Amino acid sequence: MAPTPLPTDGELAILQVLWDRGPSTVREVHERLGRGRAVGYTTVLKLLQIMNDKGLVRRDASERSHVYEARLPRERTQRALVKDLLQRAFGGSSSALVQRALEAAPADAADLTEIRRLLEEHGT
Amino acid sequence: MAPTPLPTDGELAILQVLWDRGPSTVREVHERLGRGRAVGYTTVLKLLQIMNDKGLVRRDASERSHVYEARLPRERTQRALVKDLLQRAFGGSSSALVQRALEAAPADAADLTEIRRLLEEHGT
DNA sequence: GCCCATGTACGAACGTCTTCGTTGACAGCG
DNA sequence: CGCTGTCAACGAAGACGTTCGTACATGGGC
Repeated sequence: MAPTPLPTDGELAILQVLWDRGPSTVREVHERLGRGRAVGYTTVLKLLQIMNDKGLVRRDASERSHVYEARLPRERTQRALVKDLLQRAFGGSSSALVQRALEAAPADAADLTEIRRLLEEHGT
Repeated sequence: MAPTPLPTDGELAILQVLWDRGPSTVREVHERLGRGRAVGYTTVLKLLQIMNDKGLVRRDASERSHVYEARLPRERTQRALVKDLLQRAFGGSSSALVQRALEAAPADAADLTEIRRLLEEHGT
Protein backbone atom coordinates (compact mmCIF):
# COMPACT_ATOMS: atom_id res chain seq x y z
CA MET A 1 0.00 0.00 0.00
CA ALA A 2 1.09 3.56 -0.61
CA PRO A 3 2.85 5.13 2.34
CA THR A 4 0.88 7.77 4.16
CA PRO A 5 1.46 11.10 2.41
CA LEU A 6 2.98 14.05 4.21
CA PRO A 7 0.33 16.32 5.73
CA THR A 8 -0.15 19.75 4.19
CA ASP A 9 -0.13 22.91 6.26
CA GLY A 10 -3.78 22.88 7.14
CA GLU A 11 -3.74 19.19 7.76
CA LEU A 12 -0.80 19.51 10.10
CA ALA A 13 -2.60 22.16 12.13
CA ILE A 14 -5.50 19.76 12.58
CA LEU A 15 -3.22 16.86 13.46
CA GLN A 16 -1.66 18.96 16.22
CA VAL A 17 -5.08 19.30 17.77
CA LEU A 18 -5.79 15.59 17.49
CA TRP A 19 -2.42 14.73 19.03
CA ASP A 20 -3.01 17.15 21.90
CA ARG A 21 -6.61 16.23 22.55
CA GLY A 22 -6.86 12.66 21.39
CA PRO A 23 -9.88 11.49 19.34
CA SER A 24 -12.14 14.48 18.68
CA THR A 25 -15.22 15.57 16.79
CA VAL A 26 -15.16 18.19 14.07
CA ARG A 27 -16.66 20.67 16.50
CA GLU A 28 -13.95 20.10 19.05
CA VAL A 29 -11.20 20.48 16.49
CA HIS A 30 -12.83 23.58 15.11
CA GLU A 31 -13.12 25.21 18.50
CA ARG A 32 -9.57 24.42 19.49
CA LEU A 33 -8.33 25.68 16.16
CA GLY A 34 -10.32 28.86 16.64
CA ARG A 35 -7.67 30.27 18.91
CA GLY A 36 -5.12 31.50 16.42
CA ARG A 37 -6.68 30.37 13.18
CA ALA A 38 -9.92 31.75 11.80
CA VAL A 39 -11.44 29.02 9.72
CA GLY A 40 -15.00 27.90 9.07
CA TYR A 41 -16.57 24.80 10.52
CA THR A 42 -17.19 23.19 7.17
CA THR A 43 -13.61 23.87 6.18
CA VAL A 44 -12.39 21.76 9.08
CA LEU A 45 -14.93 19.11 8.21
CA LYS A 46 -13.80 19.02 4.60
CA LEU A 47 -10.18 18.80 5.61
CA LEU A 48 -10.90 15.91 7.94
CA GLN A 49 -12.80 14.09 5.20
CA ILE A 50 -9.87 14.50 2.85
CA MET A 51 -7.46 13.42 5.55
CA ASN A 52 -9.59 10.37 6.11
CA ASP A 53 -9.40 9.51 2.42
CA LYS A 54 -5.65 9.98 2.49
CA GLY A 55 -5.29 7.81 5.53
CA LEU A 56 -3.97 10.54 7.80
CA VAL A 57 -6.82 10.07 10.25
CA ARG A 58 -9.22 7.34 11.20
CA ARG A 59 -12.95 8.03 11.52
CA ASP A 60 -15.41 6.48 13.90
CA ALA A 61 -18.81 7.08 12.35
CA SER A 62 -20.80 4.98 14.80
CA GLU A 63 -22.11 8.06 16.56
CA ARG A 64 -23.98 10.90 14.96
CA SER A 65 -20.97 13.14 15.52
CA HIS A 66 -18.11 11.34 13.86
CA VAL A 67 -14.95 11.06 15.91
CA TYR A 68 -11.59 11.53 14.22
CA GLU A 69 -8.26 10.25 15.43
CA ALA A 70 -4.72 10.71 14.12
CA ARG A 71 -3.64 7.47 12.49
CA LEU A 72 0.07 7.95 13.05
CA PRO A 73 1.75 9.11 16.27
CA ARG A 74 3.15 12.61 16.35
CA GLU A 75 6.75 11.40 16.48
CA ARG A 76 6.47 9.39 13.31
CA THR A 77 4.95 12.23 11.33
CA GLN A 78 7.54 14.66 12.64
CA ARG A 79 10.25 12.25 11.59
CA ALA A 80 8.84 12.04 8.08
CA LEU A 81 8.66 15.82 7.82
CA VAL A 82 12.22 16.26 8.99
CA LYS A 83 13.43 13.58 6.63
CA ASP A 84 11.70 15.32 3.75
CA LEU A 85 13.28 18.66 4.59
CA LEU A 86 16.62 16.97 5.10
CA GLN A 87 16.50 15.64 1.54
CA ARG A 88 15.12 18.73 -0.11
CA ALA A 89 17.22 21.39 1.54
CA PHE A 90 20.22 19.78 3.23
CA GLY A 91 21.35 17.03 0.91
CA GLY A 92 20.83 14.62 3.80
CA SER A 93 23.34 16.24 6.14
CA SER A 94 21.77 16.06 9.59
CA SER A 95 24.54 18.04 11.24
CA ALA A 96 23.83 20.98 8.94
CA LEU A 97 20.18 20.78 9.84
CA VAL A 98 20.92 20.66 13.55
CA GLN A 99 23.17 23.67 13.19
CA ARG A 100 20.43 25.68 11.48
CA ALA A 101 17.93 24.60 14.10
CA LEU A 102 20.15 25.86 16.90
CA GLU A 103 20.65 29.15 15.09
CA ALA A 104 16.95 29.55 14.36
CA ALA A 105 15.74 28.82 17.88
CA PRO A 106 18.39 29.15 20.55
CA ALA A 107 18.00 26.12 22.78
CA ASP A 108 17.63 26.79 26.49
CA ALA A 109 19.52 24.89 29.16
CA ALA A 110 16.95 22.11 29.36
CA ASP A 111 17.01 21.66 25.60
CA LEU A 112 20.79 21.48 25.57
CA THR A 113 20.83 18.83 28.27
CA GLU A 114 18.23 16.86 26.37
CA ILE A 115 20.17 17.06 23.12
CA ARG A 116 23.37 15.94 24.82
CA ARG A 117 21.51 12.97 26.21
CA LEU A 118 20.28 12.08 22.74
CA LEU A 119 23.80 12.25 21.40
CA GLU A 120 24.94 9.77 24.03
CA GLU A 121 22.19 7.39 22.97
CA HIS A 122 23.01 7.64 19.29
CA GLY A 123 26.75 7.86 19.71
CA THR A 124 27.28 4.44 21.27
CA MET B 1 9.71 45.64 2.66
CA ALA B 2 8.21 42.20 2.57
CA PRO B 3 10.57 39.49 3.72
CA THR B 4 11.69 37.09 1.03
CA PRO B 5 9.15 34.27 0.81
CA LEU B 6 10.10 30.66 1.43
CA PRO B 7 11.04 28.86 -1.79
CA THR B 8 8.67 26.19 -3.08
CA ASP B 9 9.87 22.70 -3.93
CA GLY B 10 10.82 23.42 -7.50
CA GLU B 11 12.36 26.72 -6.54
CA LEU B 12 14.48 25.06 -3.88
CA ALA B 13 15.80 22.55 -6.40
CA ILE B 14 16.91 25.40 -8.60
CA LEU B 15 18.44 27.28 -5.71
CA GLN B 16 20.53 24.23 -4.85
CA VAL B 17 22.02 24.40 -8.32
CA LEU B 18 22.73 28.11 -8.04
CA TRP B 19 24.35 27.65 -4.65
CA ASP B 20 26.52 24.82 -5.96
CA ARG B 21 27.50 26.43 -9.24
CA GLY B 22 27.28 30.12 -8.54
CA PRO B 23 25.67 32.50 -11.06
CA SER B 24 24.32 30.49 -13.99
CA THR B 25 22.30 30.76 -17.16
CA VAL B 26 18.99 29.01 -17.65
CA ARG B 27 20.71 26.48 -19.87
CA GLU B 28 23.25 25.63 -17.23
CA VAL B 29 20.64 25.22 -14.52
CA HIS B 30 18.53 23.12 -16.82
CA GLU B 31 21.39 20.79 -17.68
CA ARG B 32 22.48 20.35 -14.08
CA LEU B 33 18.90 19.72 -13.05
CA GLY B 34 18.59 17.14 -15.83
CA ARG B 35 20.36 14.58 -13.71
CA GLY B 36 17.59 13.41 -11.44
CA ARG B 37 14.80 15.67 -12.54
CA ALA B 38 13.19 15.57 -15.96
CA VAL B 39 11.94 19.04 -16.64
CA GLY B 40 11.67 21.19 -19.76
CA TYR B 41 13.88 24.12 -20.52
CA THR B 42 11.06 26.63 -20.56
CA THR B 43 9.87 25.31 -17.23
CA VAL B 44 13.18 26.23 -15.64
CA LEU B 45 13.07 29.58 -17.37
CA LYS B 46 9.59 30.32 -16.10
CA LEU B 47 10.55 29.31 -12.58
CA LEU B 48 13.56 31.60 -12.65
CA GLN B 49 11.43 34.48 -13.89
CA ILE B 50 8.99 33.93 -11.06
CA MET B 51 11.81 33.64 -8.57
CA ASN B 52 13.20 36.89 -9.87
CA ASP B 53 9.83 38.58 -9.31
CA LYS B 54 9.70 37.14 -5.79
CA GLY B 55 13.19 38.30 -5.04
CA LEU B 56 14.66 34.84 -4.55
CA VAL B 57 17.20 35.39 -7.30
CA ARG B 58 18.88 38.32 -8.96
CA ARG B 59 19.10 38.56 -12.74
CA ASP B 60 21.88 40.01 -14.85
CA ALA B 61 20.31 40.75 -18.23
CA SER B 62 23.26 42.58 -19.71
CA GLU B 63 24.17 39.62 -21.87
CA ARG B 64 21.92 37.88 -24.32
CA SER B 65 21.81 34.83 -22.05
CA HIS B 66 20.63 36.18 -18.73
CA VAL B 67 22.59 35.11 -15.70
CA TYR B 68 20.77 34.25 -12.49
CA GLU B 69 22.17 34.25 -8.99
CA ALA B 70 20.72 33.24 -5.63
CA ARG B 71 19.95 36.39 -3.67
CA LEU B 72 20.27 34.83 -0.23
CA PRO B 73 23.02 32.49 0.95
CA ARG B 74 22.18 28.85 1.40
CA GLU B 75 22.51 29.01 5.19
CA ARG B 76 20.00 31.78 5.57
CA THR B 77 17.39 30.03 3.47
CA GLN B 78 17.96 26.78 5.32
CA ARG B 79 17.50 28.60 8.59
CA ALA B 80 14.20 30.04 7.43
CA LEU B 81 12.98 26.64 6.29
CA VAL B 82 13.93 25.02 9.58
CA LYS B 83 12.29 27.80 11.53
CA ASP B 84 9.11 27.35 9.55
CA LEU B 85 9.03 23.61 10.19
CA LEU B 86 9.88 24.20 13.84
CA GLN B 87 6.80 26.38 14.22
CA ARG B 88 4.42 24.26 12.17
CA ALA B 89 5.31 20.83 13.47
CA PHE B 90 7.26 21.11 16.69
CA GLY B 91 5.71 23.97 18.58
CA GLY B 92 9.11 25.63 18.57
CA SER B 93 10.92 22.88 20.48
CA SER B 94 14.31 22.59 18.85
CA SER B 95 15.34 19.61 20.97
CA ALA B 96 12.38 17.64 19.63
CA LEU B 97 13.38 18.52 16.09
CA VAL B 98 16.96 17.50 16.70
CA GLN B 99 15.80 14.21 18.12
CA ARG B 100 13.71 13.46 15.02
CA ALA B 101 16.58 14.45 12.78
CA LEU B 102 18.89 11.99 14.49
CA GLU B 103 16.28 9.25 14.20
CA ALA B 104 15.58 10.01 10.57
CA ALA B 105 19.19 10.11 9.44
CA PRO B 106 21.59 8.46 11.85
CA ALA B 107 24.54 10.81 12.12
CA ASP B 108 27.95 9.34 11.46
CA ALA B 109 30.96 9.97 13.68
CA ALA B 110 31.93 13.17 11.88
CA ASP B 111 28.39 14.51 12.19
CA LEU B 112 28.33 13.73 15.90
CA THR B 113 31.60 15.50 16.49
CA GLU B 114 30.36 18.48 14.55
CA ILE B 115 27.12 18.62 16.50
CA ARG B 116 28.95 18.41 19.84
CA ARG B 117 31.11 21.31 18.73
CA LEU B 118 28.01 23.32 17.90
CA LEU B 119 26.60 22.60 21.33
CA GLU B 120 29.74 23.93 22.95
CA GLU B 121 29.40 27.14 20.97
CA HIS B 122 25.77 27.62 21.84
CA GLY B 123 26.07 26.31 25.37
CA THR B 124 27.90 28.55 27.71
C1' DG C 1 -45.91 15.82 13.99
C1' DC C 2 -42.88 20.21 13.47
C1' DC C 3 -39.18 22.99 14.08
C1' DC C 4 -34.54 24.03 15.40
C1' DA C 5 -29.94 22.88 16.40
C1' DT C 6 -26.34 20.14 15.00
C1' DG C 7 -24.15 17.17 11.72
C1' DT C 8 -22.41 15.37 7.25
C1' DA C 9 -21.92 15.67 2.25
C1' DC C 10 -21.16 17.96 -1.97
C1' DG C 11 -19.58 21.07 -5.25
C1' DA C 12 -17.81 25.33 -6.76
C1' DA C 13 -14.53 28.95 -6.58
C1' DC C 14 -10.04 30.77 -5.92
C1' DG C 15 -5.11 30.86 -5.36
C1' DT C 16 -0.64 28.75 -6.08
C1' DC C 17 2.70 25.68 -8.21
C1' DT C 18 4.25 23.41 -12.09
C1' DT C 19 4.41 22.38 -16.69
C1' DC C 20 5.17 23.34 -21.44
C1' DG C 21 3.70 24.93 -26.30
C1' DT C 22 4.08 28.84 -29.03
C1' DT C 23 5.75 33.19 -30.43
C1' DG C 24 8.92 36.56 -31.52
C1' DA C 25 13.77 38.53 -31.10
C1' DC C 26 18.29 38.13 -32.57
C1' DA C 27 22.98 36.59 -33.89
C1' DG C 28 25.94 34.00 -36.90
C1' DC C 29 26.63 31.72 -41.21
C1' DG C 30 26.42 30.57 -45.83
C1' DC D 1 19.86 38.35 -47.53
C1' DG D 2 17.51 34.50 -45.68
C1' DC D 3 18.13 30.10 -42.61
C1' DT D 4 18.97 28.05 -38.48
C1' DG D 5 19.74 27.65 -33.72
C1' DT D 6 19.38 29.85 -29.21
C1' DC D 7 17.06 32.62 -26.19
C1' DA D 8 13.31 35.28 -23.37
C1' DA D 9 8.44 36.15 -22.91
C1' DC D 10 3.82 34.90 -22.56
C1' DG D 11 -0.32 32.39 -21.96
C1' DA D 12 -2.86 28.46 -20.85
C1' DA D 13 -3.69 24.21 -18.77
C1' DG D 14 -3.71 20.87 -15.03
C1' DA D 15 -2.90 19.47 -10.30
C1' DC D 16 -3.43 20.58 -5.52
C1' DG D 17 -4.80 22.93 -1.32
C1' DT D 18 -8.01 25.76 0.92
C1' DT D 19 -12.21 27.94 1.61
C1' DC D 20 -17.02 28.02 2.35
C1' DG D 21 -22.07 28.24 0.66
C1' DT D 22 -25.74 25.24 0.22
C1' DA D 23 -28.26 21.09 0.53
C1' DC D 24 -29.68 17.24 3.00
C1' DA D 25 -30.19 14.10 7.31
C1' DT D 26 -31.53 13.47 11.95
C1' DG D 27 -32.61 13.71 16.79
C1' DG D 28 -34.77 16.21 20.75
C1' DG D 29 -38.03 19.27 22.60
C1' DC D 30 -42.46 21.43 22.26
